[in-house]
Amino acid sequence: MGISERKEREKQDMIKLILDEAMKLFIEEGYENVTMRKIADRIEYSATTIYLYFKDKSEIFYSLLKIAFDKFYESQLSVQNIPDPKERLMAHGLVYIKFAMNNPNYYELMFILDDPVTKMNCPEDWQTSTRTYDLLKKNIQECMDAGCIEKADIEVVAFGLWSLVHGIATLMIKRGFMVPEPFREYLIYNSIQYIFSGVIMK
Amino acid sequence: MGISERKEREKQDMIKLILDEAMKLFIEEGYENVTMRKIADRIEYSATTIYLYFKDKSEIFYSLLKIAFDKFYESQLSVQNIPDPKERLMAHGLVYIKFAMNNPNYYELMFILDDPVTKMNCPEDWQTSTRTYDLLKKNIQECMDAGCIEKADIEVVAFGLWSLVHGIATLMIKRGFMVPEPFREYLIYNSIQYIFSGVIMK
Amino acid sequence: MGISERKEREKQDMIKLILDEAMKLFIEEGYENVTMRKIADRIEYSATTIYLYFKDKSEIFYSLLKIAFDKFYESQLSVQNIPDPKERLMAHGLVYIKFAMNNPNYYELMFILDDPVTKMNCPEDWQTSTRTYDLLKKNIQECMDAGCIEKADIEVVAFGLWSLVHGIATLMIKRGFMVPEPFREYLIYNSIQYIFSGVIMK
Amino acid sequence: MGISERKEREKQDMIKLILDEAMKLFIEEGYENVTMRKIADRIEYSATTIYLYFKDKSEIFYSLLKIAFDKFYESQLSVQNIPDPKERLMAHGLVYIKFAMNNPNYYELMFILDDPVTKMNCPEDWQTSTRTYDLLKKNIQECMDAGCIEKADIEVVAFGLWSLVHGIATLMIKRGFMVPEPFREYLIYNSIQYIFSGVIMK
DNA sequence: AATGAATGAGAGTTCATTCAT
DNA sequence: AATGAATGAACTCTCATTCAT
Repeated sequence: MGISERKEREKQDMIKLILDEAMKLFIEEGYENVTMRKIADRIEYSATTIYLYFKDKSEIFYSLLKIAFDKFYESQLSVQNIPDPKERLMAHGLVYIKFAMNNPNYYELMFILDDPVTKMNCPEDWQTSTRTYDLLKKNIQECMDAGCIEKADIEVVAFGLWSLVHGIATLMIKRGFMVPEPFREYLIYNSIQYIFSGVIMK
Repeated sequence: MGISERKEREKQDMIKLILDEAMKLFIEEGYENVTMRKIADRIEYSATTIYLYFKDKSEIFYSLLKIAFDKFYESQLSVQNIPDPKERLMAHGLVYIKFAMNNPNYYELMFILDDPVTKMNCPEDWQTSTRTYDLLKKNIQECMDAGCIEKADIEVVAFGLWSLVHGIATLMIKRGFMVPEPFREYLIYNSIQYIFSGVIMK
Repeated sequence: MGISERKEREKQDMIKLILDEAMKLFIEEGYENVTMRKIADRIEYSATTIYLYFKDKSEIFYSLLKIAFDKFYESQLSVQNIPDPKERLMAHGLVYIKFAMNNPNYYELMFILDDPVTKMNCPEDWQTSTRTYDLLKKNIQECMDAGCIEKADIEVVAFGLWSLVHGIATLMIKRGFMVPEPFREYLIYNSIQYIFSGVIMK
Repeated sequence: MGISERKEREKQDMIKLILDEAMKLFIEEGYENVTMRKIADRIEYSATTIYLYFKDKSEIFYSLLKIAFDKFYESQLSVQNIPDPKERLMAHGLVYIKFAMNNPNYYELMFILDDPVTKMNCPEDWQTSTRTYDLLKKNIQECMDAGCIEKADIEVVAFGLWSLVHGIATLMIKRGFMVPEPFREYLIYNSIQYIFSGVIMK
């Protein structure tokens, strides 16, 4: 009993090791510039070994993507129980950015790199990436119903708010080095606050 | 006097020819898919010839980047003569997005890909990329002074507004395929309108 | 007494299992396309296990070759009891071709590919491949003695007749696709008949 | 004028060099076992260089095949002007074998190796390989018309005679080492003579 | 006896780049 | 000024084989 379990654990460790290093590389160099050999060098195994755990390069990529979307969705779920819709909407935005800042690699994989979704052929993976957006739209609808925000086309508002937080996230991830560390959180929190407080009716 | 000038002129023509075709290729096929041979085919010279005018492939790349920033700055300048500061601020945002949508590959080069700016070692190039941001901040200051928008830390507001348009731009460029073509402009214009109208005080 | 014998028997079973499946693969997919993993999959053991019974891939190959020559010899023996020498000679040819057509991959192994025989270093294997030729020559001699065919150098006649059937066999194996299936047997039987009937004196 | 001609000549030399060495390798090792690097080693150029002259590996192969079939056809044409049909038929066979013995590499390429014709997708190449067979059939028809050989289905007779010479050719090429050199020509000539003289009616 | 894990060598091909002319 | 010829390094992926257990 012990042996097969240890082997399974070791196998999972190996998979995790590969995924971790591969992700770093994908982020650092972009999908096309990541080679199996580079991953192999990082994990200090031969390139061939990787093929024992993954069918090919794209399978590594999609594994990462799936993990990322799942984690992302879970983080968004965590604010769904806030009763006041406008507080919930604000929390939505903050938790979005928090996820991005805490998991910049995942975030980049999901929303910045080219290949991911574009090349995803499996439609069930699409679901994974849209269900979070549906949460946002539902929240906006409730804000409108409660008279917290001006009525308008839901798609428009959702896109606008998503753009705002996505913009903050990507600028921080990609150009954050332009902002001194202690200043970053201040910038993020206050800018989102500033704009939300305009959108939300008193 | 005539000969050396003609030679210099021919040289500049050649450089322009190479950059033009390289740019088209970037736009059509994206960074990864531009090869020296493809550029050579387009300009109808041998690949070797390109090396007479550019040290290597990345030099072409950085030249393009510089051009991109210049173009970008110019596009932003075009709205500076609008007298009303809050109208000018809105125009600022719209022209920003317009540039991004019309030059998605440039935009990607400038603000999405890692390499370019990071590797731009020449500090004068940095200026190129920050002076546009300075325009924005100046505009916001004037809005505050005119009482159009709530007073706050300029850096905060600038970052927030930049995030919004940058978010719209990148989502459209990278995930625009999720939105049907005729719907895109509607989405862009109205979402920015919706959020700005909250920010701007009546 | 029982244990070591059972072990030996099991070992022989395993060897036979491997050779059988390897042979099927050879027949189905041709020499180049047989891989150790494919054999392993077929026998439902790991690839490593094969190495417990065979030094390497080529050893499997040579074992198969030996089996092929034995089978071939046996098929030729089957016509030795025909009393009339000229009928026996004709039967010789037919059974030769029949073997080739029924075991094209064996035939290819034995007579078309370079490697096998050339690399068969064990002289006893050579015997295996020449004793069949000796049968043919003996038969021709008897035909001459009985006045069925024109007298001549035995080596010449043997070589001629072997060439004929070998030619038919290889053309059918390598270029048989040029001939529609139902037509093949007709072609084989009648062409050999036509030429033999010229050679055999009435 | 001289320069471009010299360059063209050098280019042709290079093509010939590649083809020559590639052919040897194809024969020695079989299509699958020939690698671009092996060819490169032989010609003492880098592997990349080969791609300057041939699109890919298969283009090298088909070039060789085309040359071979053309040469083969020409050799067969050379006996067409013999007036007596039965002499011509015999000459046909002899020139066939002569071609095979003088160009064993080409012969193997055309009729022994797997890949060639099978993988030829261009139908015009097929013509190249069947027109020679048509010559043979025409000759056989004339023999029958002239009463030199027994009447029968042309396809049958053609296939039989082709098999004979093909068998001789392949045995000599592939197993010729079993026969001492001075004895080979004797064997070839007399065996074909022996069998033909049976087929041809006195 | 059997195997999962691991690997070096090698396949065809493309790339940016250099060199001699 | 321009180029044809050439190349080393790199790519993904598969193979036969070995080793520790």
